[in-house]
Amino acid sequence: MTPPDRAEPPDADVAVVAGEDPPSARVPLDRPRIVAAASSFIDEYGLTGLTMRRLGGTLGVEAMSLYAYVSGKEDLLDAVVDALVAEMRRDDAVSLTPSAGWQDYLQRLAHGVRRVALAHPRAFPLVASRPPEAPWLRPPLRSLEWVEAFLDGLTSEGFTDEAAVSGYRAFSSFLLGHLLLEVSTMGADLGPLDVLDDGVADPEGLADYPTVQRLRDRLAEDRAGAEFEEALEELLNRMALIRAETLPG
Amino acid sequence: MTPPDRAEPPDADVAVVAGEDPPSARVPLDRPRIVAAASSFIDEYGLTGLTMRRLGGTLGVEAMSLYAYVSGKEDLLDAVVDALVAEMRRDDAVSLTPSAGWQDYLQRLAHGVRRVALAHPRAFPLVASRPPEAPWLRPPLRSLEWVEAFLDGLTSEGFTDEAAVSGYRAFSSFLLGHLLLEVSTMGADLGPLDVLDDGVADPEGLADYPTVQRLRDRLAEDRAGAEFEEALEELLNRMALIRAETLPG
DNA sequence: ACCTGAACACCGTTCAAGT
DNA sequence: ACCTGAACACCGTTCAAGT
Repeated sequence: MTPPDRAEPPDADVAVVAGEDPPSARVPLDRPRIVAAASSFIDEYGLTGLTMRRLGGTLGVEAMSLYAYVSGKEDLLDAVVDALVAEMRRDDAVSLTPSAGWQDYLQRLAHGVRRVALAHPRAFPLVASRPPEAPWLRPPLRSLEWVEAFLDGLTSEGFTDEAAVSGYRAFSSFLLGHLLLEVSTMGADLGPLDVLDDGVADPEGLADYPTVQRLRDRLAEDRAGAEFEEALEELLNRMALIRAETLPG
Repeated sequence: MTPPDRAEPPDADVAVVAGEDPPSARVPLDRPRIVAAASSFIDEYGLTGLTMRRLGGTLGVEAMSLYAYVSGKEDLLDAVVDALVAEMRRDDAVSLTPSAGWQDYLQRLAHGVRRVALAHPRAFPLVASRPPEAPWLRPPLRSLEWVEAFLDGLTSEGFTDEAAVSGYRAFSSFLLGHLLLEVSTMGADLGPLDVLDDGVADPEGLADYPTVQRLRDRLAEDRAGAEFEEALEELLNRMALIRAETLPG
């Protein structure tokens, strides 16, 4: 009774051969390769399936070998998060500094984060849930690079310090709320175990909930893209107001 | 080198005696008691510490006994989430139906959810991360009761079906974003393991990030309450506009 | 009727030993 | 220099057996 649309993680001792490796040359492990493998593993089988032993198998190596490059599973997951956050820097549409005004800057940034989230729906919750290293690093833009870029970008565009900081907070919770919800509707899991009766089934249980029943179809509609757009627009408008009200000197 | 402010979970075989139980009368287990124990366990030691064996210990019972009342750890965690969601119904300030207008209704509801989140910072992420049972059940108001109440409440207050549904979505992502962020700054963990160097330390690493350094104090300020209030106000204003624009009849 | 012992197939992690 | 075998202390879960 395996859920039909849910791939099973490979056994630990079966090396999942990456398309291009020369069968004899034994490339030594390194940290980036391990982190990348972990990331793909999560994308494919979910966080719950990730095991040091299985990850080793994926790389043609015993689990114990990983500990030479990663201090533990903790460290590995943190590295996966960092890799996700860094992935946005390789997005051509996203830049560290505003080039066509702050609204354009935040638009691109928001969409960049959304693209990463949608590309890794099963890993994205990690970005949200791992405790941040400092109180000024809020998910999902939880790297010093991004916070610096964000604050510097906004202040250089006429925001007061205070407005920039409150903008960072509002932007963070906007992204977190929308993307976590979107990704969780995609069936992402973060829970310790992994169960999902994909049947959407309408088990007559709705009889007691007439309004839900009546609005069922509307509720099930996928409006994620449009909602994201609208809420982002809203947020930018609000920030524009604050900026105008507090324009320095 | 145990983190100083982090209590260690009790050993599995040590019964943590609840203050009031008669030492001889052996009360039989039941599901609600197990769920409540799991909930307190998470509050006290974090999700990571929760183990069937340790939870058994907490109840003076072997782990295996739990399986008579709970089909597995999955089921147990789902029950904990349901209990959290249900906890709001016992909040006197929160009601299922609007009694003083929809704005008052949503204000009370929002603050009720926030109170639950702040009362259980280490459990709240569970509410966000467990896959919802149906696409129309979005965290954190992920019960049929609440969705029905919400939609019914709004439509009875002059919202069109469409406006009520989009209100439900906006309200959900507002709550999720704000509360998850607030709770995660409190040091909640959801990750598979539990590490937190509580030292906020400023390891000179900030040298490369002058703006972050300059705004450090401002960034570290706790503005969660005020931000929540402001963003909620904003959301209600937006909803009021939509409602006015689409007033039926 | 309710709980447990013993067992199974897993975990993460350490460390001395192999090549 | 890089990887592994064997081991340790844990997991979740099953089921026949105890009281």
